[in-house]
Amino acid sequence: MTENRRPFRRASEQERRMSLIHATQTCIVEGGIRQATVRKIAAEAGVTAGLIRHYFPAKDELLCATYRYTMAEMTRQSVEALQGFEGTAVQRLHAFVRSALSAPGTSPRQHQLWASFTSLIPSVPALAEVHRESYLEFRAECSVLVTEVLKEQGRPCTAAQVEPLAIAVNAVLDGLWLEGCLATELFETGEITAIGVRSVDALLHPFAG
Amino acid sequence: MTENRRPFRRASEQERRMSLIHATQTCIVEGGIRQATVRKIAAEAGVTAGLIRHYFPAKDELLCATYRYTMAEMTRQSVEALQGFEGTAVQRLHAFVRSALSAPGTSPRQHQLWASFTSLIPSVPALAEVHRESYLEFRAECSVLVTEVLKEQGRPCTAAQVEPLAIAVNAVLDGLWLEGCLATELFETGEITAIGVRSVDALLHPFAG
DNA sequence: AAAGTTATTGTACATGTGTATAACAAGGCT
DNA sequence: AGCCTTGTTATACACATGTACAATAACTTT
Repeated sequence: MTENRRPFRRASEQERRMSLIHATQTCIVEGGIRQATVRKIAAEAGVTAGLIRHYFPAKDELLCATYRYTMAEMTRQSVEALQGFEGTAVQRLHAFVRSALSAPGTSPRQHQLWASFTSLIPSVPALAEVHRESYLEFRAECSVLVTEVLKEQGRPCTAAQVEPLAIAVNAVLDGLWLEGCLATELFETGEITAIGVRSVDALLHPFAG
Repeated sequence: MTENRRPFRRASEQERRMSLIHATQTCIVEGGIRQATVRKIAAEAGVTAGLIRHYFPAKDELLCATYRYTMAEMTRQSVEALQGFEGTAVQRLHAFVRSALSAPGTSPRQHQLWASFTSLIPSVPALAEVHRESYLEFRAECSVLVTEVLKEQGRPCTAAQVEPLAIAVNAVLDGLWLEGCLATELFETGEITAIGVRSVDALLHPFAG
């Protein structure tokens, strides 16, 4: 009886880990967290299930790594829009808002990933820390931009002034992000970003202080 | 060998179904969707696993019923605050905002339930319909309140005027709800609701039209 | 080219899960 | 009091899942 083993290619650690992370994302998006089993993830990545344990001591660590990667990608998208962007503080804020509310960060796919990881937090404590880091990182970015705008308007920039506004801006973006993800078909192209820009303008209008 | 069967009480259908729904909520909140197994749900409800199938043909139908119940409770909380509330349109909107952003609707518990069900949508299509109904119901309520405010301000109330504002109001509430749920410890009591009230005021200020 | 390293496969195992079903008893009916 | 209905228990089953590990082959080193 001839052994008929499946041929394979030895890949670098980074390449394999990224491949498994992407496969995990795909499985979660396509079938929900329920269908994201080690076997399906491995199949999606084009390897066998046993290999996962070679790179991740347990499945939960793969999930954690995928969560971290997913969040990092989202914040990166928003922040990158500011790199090398010249203009007034308000213009920079607008660019940030548009980027945060544009595809691919705002999509059913992204929301499915986000909700799935959130639903695991109670049973995988390590995910809670990843969440907290990501959240604070994004809000800090909002604070910076709000501060710039207040300065430009000649208004005081104490923490007491900035933080509530940063929280509100963050909230508008979270909420519009949510709506954009969940009800893509309900909005015309650009409608969400337009509402976002107008909303943060309203929130930061001197009247609203 | 003596049979030693556990004693039990025959309950009404409604009582049992509600008991199972509440048990499902508890299991999801305490252990995440992963731990919400038929056996743990049954134990939480004080019955044996087999009974679930007597009331729900399959586990997914119990999950669906629990999702519907959870969403209905949340919108009910916000709408009830308006029942018998007399005042200006702006005051009514404020009451709505405060209610929507107050406990128990805004809590880690509620968010955990919400995220968990969302994460199941790709593998349980029936949940998608429940989601859509709940979302549109809440946004319709926002539209009504926004229309009242615009009327009070003597502004036009066409759908083109109302809907973007309703979407934005909804978004602010969603976002603040999210933040309130996720980062309860970061905010002092009433801070979220205060930001919510100020934000919708800013959104509906004549300037923002 | 031969040897060594280890990434990868394939299989096995213990456990958990949803589901099915027969036996039983609690409460209602006559 | 005795019978009937059916809500409830208890057990079994087929299957999926995460994990463990020995065998193997792809690539590196010498």
